[in-house]
Amino acid sequence: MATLTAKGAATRARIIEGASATIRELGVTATTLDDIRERTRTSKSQLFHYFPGGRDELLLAVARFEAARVLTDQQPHLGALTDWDAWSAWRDAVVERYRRQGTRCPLHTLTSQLGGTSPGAQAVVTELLRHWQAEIATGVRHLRDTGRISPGLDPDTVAAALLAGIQGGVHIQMATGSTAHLEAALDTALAHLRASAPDLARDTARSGALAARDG
Amino acid sequence: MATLTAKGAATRARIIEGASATIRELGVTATTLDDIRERTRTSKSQLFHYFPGGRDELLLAVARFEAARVLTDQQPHLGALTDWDAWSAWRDAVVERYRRQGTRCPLHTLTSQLGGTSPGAQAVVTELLRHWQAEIATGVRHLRDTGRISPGLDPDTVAAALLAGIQGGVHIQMATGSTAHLEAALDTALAHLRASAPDLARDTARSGALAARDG
DNA sequence: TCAGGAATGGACTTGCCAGTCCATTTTTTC
DNA sequence: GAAAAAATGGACTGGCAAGTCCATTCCTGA
Repeated sequence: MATLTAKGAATRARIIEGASATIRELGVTATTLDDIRERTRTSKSQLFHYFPGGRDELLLAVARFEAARVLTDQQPHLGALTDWDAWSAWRDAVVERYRRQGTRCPLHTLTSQLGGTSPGAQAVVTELLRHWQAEIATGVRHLRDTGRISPGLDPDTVAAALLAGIQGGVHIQMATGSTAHLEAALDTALAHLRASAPDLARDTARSGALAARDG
Repeated sequence: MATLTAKGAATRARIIEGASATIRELGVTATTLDDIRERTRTSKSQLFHYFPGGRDELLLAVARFEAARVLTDQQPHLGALTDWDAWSAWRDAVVERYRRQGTRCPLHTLTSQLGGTSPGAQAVVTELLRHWQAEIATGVRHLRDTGRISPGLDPDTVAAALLAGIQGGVHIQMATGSTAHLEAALDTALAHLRASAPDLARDTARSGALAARDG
C-alpha cells in the first residue's frame, strides 16, 4: 500500500464501513471475511490489499472507526457541558444513542476479542476512554468553578465514576436489552452533583436535587 | 446422559473447571475443545458425552459456573450490608476480587460471544445481575430504614446505578488493567449515600456509636 | 458372574475460513 | 499513448477445529 488513489481510498473506507455494519448484525466472531466481501462488493484480494495484516488489521481499523463514532455521536453536547440544561441534554443524547444502537455494541465485542490479543486494540479503547473522561471532567470542572457544585468534589474522580457507570449501563443493556441501568447510572450521578451544590447555587438550580430528573 | 454415576459427575465437573481455567488463560475465542481436552485429561467423546450440545453447551455450563463464583466471591459481605463498615468491607472485597482476576473476565467475553447467539447465556447473565442488584438494594433499603441515608433515595435505582458502575469499572479494567475506575465508581456511590444522610445519622455514623440512635 | 449401561479412547470426517497467488483491468503519469 | 503503478477478480490451498463413530474398558446391580 505505497500510495492510495482516490478510488482506492474510497474502497478502503467502504470496506471499513461495510465491515462495521456486518459486525453489528452478526457479531465479531460470526463475521467472516466473505461476509464483508459480499456486502462491500469487493474481492478477497482487495481485502488483503488494503489490510495486509489480514483480519486483525481490518478489525482494528473498524475499532478505530467505531471509537470515533462514539464520541461524535455525543456532540455537540459532550463538548459544552456548561450548565445543567447542557448536562441534561447530553444525558438524553447518550441514552438515545445507545437505545438506537440496540443490543449490539461493536466496540465492546470487538475489543473483547482483540483486547487481550493485540496491544493496538487496547490502545484504541484506552485512548477513547481517556478522551471521553477528559471531556466529562472538563464539564465537571466548569460546574465547580462556577459554584454550581461542591468545591470538595474531585472532577477527575467524578468523571471516572460517571464513565464507569455509562460503560456498565451499556454493558448491561447488551445483556438485558434495557437502558434502565444506563439511565439509573446517569441520573444518579447527576443527582449526586446537584445535591452537592452549595445552598446558594442549589436555590438557583431549584427544581429538587433528589428528584434529579429533568426539573 | 440418562444417569450419571459419581465418577461421571466428577468428570463433568472437572471438564467445566478445566474449561473455565483455560478460558481465563486464552480467552474464549482462542480456546479450542482440544485445549480443554488436554487440560482435563479427557477424550473428545467424553466432551460430547457430557455436553451433547457441543461447544456451546459446555460454554453455557462454564458461564453458569462463573456466574455463581462472582456472587460467592463477594460473600459474606454482600449478604450483610448493614452498617457503613460492612459496606466498606464489601467495597474492598469487590476491588480485591477483580484485581486478583486480572485483565480477563471470563464471563464478559463468554457472554459477548454467546450473548447474542443463545438465549440461554443471556438468561444466565440476566439472572446474575438481578440477584446481585437485589442484594445491593436490600443493603440500601436497610440503610434507609435505619435512617442512615436520605429517605428520598430509591433503593432500586441506587442499586442499579451502583451495579452499572461496578460493571463498567470492571469493563474498563479489562482494557486498561487498572482498577481505578472501579474504585472511583464504588467510592463515589458510597460518598453519595453517606452525603445524603440526615444530619443526626451522619453525626452518629462519624462517631461510630450507632447503637444509640433512634431509641 | 454376567449382562447392560455408563465411561472412555481416539481415529476419522467434514466444512469452513483465513490467507495466497496470479491474471486482468483500470488509472496515473510523463 | 505507452509504461508503470494501482486496483480488482476469483480460483486455490492449507490448516484447523468441531463434531461423528465405533471399539473398548469399567462399573453396578441382580
